[in-house]
Amino acid sequence: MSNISDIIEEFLINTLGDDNYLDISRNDLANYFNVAPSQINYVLSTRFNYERGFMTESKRGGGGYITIMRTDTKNSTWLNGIIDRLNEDIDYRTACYIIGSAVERKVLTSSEAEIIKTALSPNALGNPFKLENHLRAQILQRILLKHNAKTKKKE
Amino acid sequence: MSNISDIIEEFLINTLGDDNYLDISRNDLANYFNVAPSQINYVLSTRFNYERGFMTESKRGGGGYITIMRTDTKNSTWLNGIIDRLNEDIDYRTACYIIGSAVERKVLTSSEAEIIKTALSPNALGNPFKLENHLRAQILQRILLKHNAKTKKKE
DNA sequence: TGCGTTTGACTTTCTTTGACCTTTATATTA
DNA sequence: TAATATAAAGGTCAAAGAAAGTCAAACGCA
Repeated sequence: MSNISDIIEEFLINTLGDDNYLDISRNDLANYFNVAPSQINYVLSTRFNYERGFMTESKRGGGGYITIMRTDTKNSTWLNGIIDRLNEDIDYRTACYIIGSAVERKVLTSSEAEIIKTALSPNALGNPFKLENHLRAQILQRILLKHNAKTKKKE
Repeated sequence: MSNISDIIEEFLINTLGDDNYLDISRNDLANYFNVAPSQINYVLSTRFNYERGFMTESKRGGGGYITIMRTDTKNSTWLNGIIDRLNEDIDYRTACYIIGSAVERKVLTSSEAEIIKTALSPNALGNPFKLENHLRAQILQRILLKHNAKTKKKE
């Protein structure tokens, strides 16, 4: 558990707080967490990307910096962007990021999000060359199982 | 008596205690019991499957883990029956019928049901011979589109 | 001998690191 | 002062590392 990327992500989210943007120094941050500077870029591109509702800008050279910004906070705009983006394929991790952001934006409830993540999980989709009916059964089975597990957890 | 799989099962059950889920590291566990890592998968698939009231999830890569969850469908004969039935393929109409019953029985809210129906619709699943990522994108796009349409109507 | 168990080789996914590149600011020099 | 060099950022990309997954062969006991 606890890979450093998740920790850095959490740190940045906390530092952001309710603000809409944040300036950081890549080197300082890398130094603070004792990682390669390019690890910061990894965190930014996987966690602070468009799908998750962020954008970044930067400047090189002396006194350089990176700015992390929340994108256009209007939900409908964001959603439309995401929907467009989905004309291309998407992996599970990114899908989860999108769904997570949708919950933060209150576009989805967390129980709806759980259902969707389940529907999209590698476990549910499995072998991509199965027939439609089979695939559907697999998905529904997975969803029902997980939903049950979830309600049990809440009790 | 006392093959290593049974011992690992017992260990996990004990560690679980009264909790409904448990995170473990496959490698650590395999190491602790001096077995091949894949033995853990064997234990999970034979002992912590849905017939026994469990399901699992996992993440690979640095900081990866396996989550074992209780599903405990035992107290719902109805749900259990459905889940068993889903070992066979199922067409869209039947799926909708099942989901409808689940709503009646208050296993699902109607908004959850809508999402699931969307995920399972012929439109979302489409051509069954596409690659997993493509299929997933299709499903999520459909879900988001529909969710969007619904909220728009409500506003 | 057959079925459940155990092992290991190979695969996939996600993270971390490092070597090399580009841009910008500042200091130096003709 | 204009041109040039140097240092100080940040960017990119591919390889290595760190998990977990799959599958089939070998094993072993009732």
